[in-house]
Amino acid sequence: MTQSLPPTDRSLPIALIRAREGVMAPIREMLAETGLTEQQWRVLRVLAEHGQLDAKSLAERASLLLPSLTRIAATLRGKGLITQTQGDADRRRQFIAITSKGQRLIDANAPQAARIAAGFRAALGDADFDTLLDLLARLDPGAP
Amino acid sequence: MTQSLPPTDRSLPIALIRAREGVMAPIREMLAETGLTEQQWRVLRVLAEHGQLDAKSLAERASLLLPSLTRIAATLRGKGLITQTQGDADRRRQFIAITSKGQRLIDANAPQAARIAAGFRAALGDADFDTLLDLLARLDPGAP
DNA sequence: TCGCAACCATTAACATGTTAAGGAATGGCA
DNA sequence: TGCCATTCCTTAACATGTTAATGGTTGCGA
Repeated sequence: MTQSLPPTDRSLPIALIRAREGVMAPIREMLAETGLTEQQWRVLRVLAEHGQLDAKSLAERASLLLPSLTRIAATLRGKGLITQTQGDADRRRQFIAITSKGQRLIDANAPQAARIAAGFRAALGDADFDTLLDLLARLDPGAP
Repeated sequence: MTQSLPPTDRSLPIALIRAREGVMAPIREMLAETGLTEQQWRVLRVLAEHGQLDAKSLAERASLLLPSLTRIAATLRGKGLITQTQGDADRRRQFIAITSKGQRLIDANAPQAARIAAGFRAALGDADFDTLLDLLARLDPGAP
């Protein structure tokens, strides 16, 4: 089977980068007014959705590596948006929870975030949007 | 129209991140042996494909921001894989070209890179793979 | 219980992403 | 010609991505 390198234009990694760029642009625009980065917002959203989590679980659900989460948590703690407490039974664990201030920030921006998300779904159409999520999931090694 | 925030599991940005993670894993594994990062490899590939380019065009084709490219070019120059010359007619421009050493590095790794790319196409199937590239392109603001 | 492997989180070091500011060069226009 | 907005690239500053090493803790088997 002959195998030649595909042209960079049809490369899957580059297509993923560019799609992400397009998707993130309006989201970053929204977040700029809150002073949060995209990753900080993701951490808060996961905490709002799941309640208190240990660092490892939180990192997995937010698709972050632990070293990144360590730094992000320090920042969010400084902003008073999360709390962090050492585990009682297992003192290796760090439990992280959203504060009421953090929750208010989520609540205040959820409507616009939802509008943006709905906008992408509408742009592709329901069927194509779901197809896209399915295909992307098949590339995710953590989801098989 | 009511709009609630989708659960993080069904979020398009997170799906894109995770897919990218899955796609990049084998590529990074290959690149680790060459001492190149994924972005450095992308720059070399674009140069091999298009020949000498000015910095702006190169950044666009490699999906990099100019500040990133400036740093990457400095690194690649240090490794002797590219050359950089100031424009003659327009001295604002910096023209970047791949060296023979850089070309040899591309040639040496192209077969394995092609195998990896073919592997993803085979994993999804030709039809779904092309569908995916089309859907991703529709999210890219720079393409239509 | 002693010793050690495994685990959780952090720190470190380097590279890139992102935004803003700076510096050099060009082109157009009064 | 002289001014000035624009363009191209670089630098700066901060945040994250990535890999490796470190520091505490825990669990378990000899």
